[in-house]
Amino acid sequence: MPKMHTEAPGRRALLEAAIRLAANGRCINSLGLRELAREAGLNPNTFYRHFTSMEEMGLVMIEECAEQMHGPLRALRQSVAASLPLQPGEWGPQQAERGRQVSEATVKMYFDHALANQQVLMVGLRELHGPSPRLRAAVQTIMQRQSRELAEDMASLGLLPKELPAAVLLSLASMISRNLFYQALDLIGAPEQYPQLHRSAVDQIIMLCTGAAFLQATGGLDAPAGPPG
Amino acid sequence: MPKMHTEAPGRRALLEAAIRLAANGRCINSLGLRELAREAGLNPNTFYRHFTSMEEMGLVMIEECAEQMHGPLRALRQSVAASLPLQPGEWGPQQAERGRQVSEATVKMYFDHALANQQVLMVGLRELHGPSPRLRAAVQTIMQRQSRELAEDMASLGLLPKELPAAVLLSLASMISRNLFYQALDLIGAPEQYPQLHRSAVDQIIMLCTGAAFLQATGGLDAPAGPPG
DNA sequence: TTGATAGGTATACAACTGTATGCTTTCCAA
DNA sequence: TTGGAAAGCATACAGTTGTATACCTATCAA
Repeated sequence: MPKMHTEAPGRRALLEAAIRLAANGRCINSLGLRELAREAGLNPNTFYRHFTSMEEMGLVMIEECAEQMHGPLRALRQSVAASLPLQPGEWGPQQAERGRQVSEATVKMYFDHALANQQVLMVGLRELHGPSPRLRAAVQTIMQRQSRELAEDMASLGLLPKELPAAVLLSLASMISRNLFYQALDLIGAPEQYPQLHRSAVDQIIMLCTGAAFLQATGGLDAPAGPPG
Repeated sequence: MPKMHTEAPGRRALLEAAIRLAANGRCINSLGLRELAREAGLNPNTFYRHFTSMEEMGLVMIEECAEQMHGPLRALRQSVAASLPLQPGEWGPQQAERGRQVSEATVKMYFDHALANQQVLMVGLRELHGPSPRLRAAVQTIMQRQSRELAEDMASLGLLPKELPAAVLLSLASMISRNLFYQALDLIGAPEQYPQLHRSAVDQIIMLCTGAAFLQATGGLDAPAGPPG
């Protein structure tokens, strides 16, 4: 039974050591118990006092990482929305222009946040495609939540015609969210390409939204699509 | 010096054992020498007769996997093109309808090929985000080549207005290629969702292309974007 | 025919791994 | 005040790992 009054320092040390190691290209399951303890400056057996397996520790770690990314990102998005208030009226060219501004601000925010939290992103990536089904599922759940919230924000920000079906909106948000993630990883790998990557990501969003709006208006979307993942 | 007359059976056995292990969620560097030899039914030291390190073997493996994916995919795309011949004239609604058909056939082809070559895909994914910079670079190079060829095919198939700048075309192809890859991986993880994933991928392509064409026509693309990665 | 070389094996060893047991210290509740 | 749990450490052990050395056997060129 954990005491829950104060957190054990060893536990923190282990989690931080794990992030440090995992960010350098290792996936969590491949970490050695002793290696981890060494990095944390602890006795190997101390690990067992707090976790029963690497996978369990991975779940805790992913949960913490998600918490660390989630709050700030959504708050920043709200502030972007506040600085570019919604104009009433039909969806049209001026809304599209505002959409571009929102996209640029959002992508910049996302990229900057990614650069400031590289380790967390890398851990997520590794486990998203890693060997452990449980950890994969955990990361997938987090990314789905982020897609859903992006969809909500896109709707409340009026970035798309209101007639667009909810399913198509979620599908769009999923694609955008996923691509933002991977392009942020490209950015971490080559920070000097920030301008190109930023423009590329914005263009991608613009094209997707424009295409969706156009097809919606012309009836080119024959049926709502499900989210990709 | 390799003799080059016939390939050593041990070498093949090792490469195939490596694929078998790597496809089950392991990345190549995490493979143990002895583990690999055991899987291949060989003496551990035999490994050294053919490779000097795991990374070197990984490079060979990736090269072979690329060869295995590359040829068939492009050939299939050509056959799709042949079955839906290009109509002369301006880009317009009927070209867009043909675009949808080409997209549907291409995505189906890609997905089917992915399902038939799951192990190869998984290995590529693993190493694309794996710990070894050399292996990552190798996979990235392969994916860039595929993006380039997709761009060429999209151009020669007349799927987009001819006025679209080459850089935007390549950027589009990169996004499509990357997303096809990841959605194919979703498919491998959940084959029963084939229909939804197929439709989602097609819609994505359609939206991107429609958006690009619309923005091109209305001058909404302020400058050509570079490829994402 | 001979001898070098490629492909594969057996044995050995030091280093490391995960885990088990038992010890100490700290802290809080009874 | 005292007892027990939480947190940490030291030691120990069997199993595994990568690598070194040496040995065997085909194959093919000279």
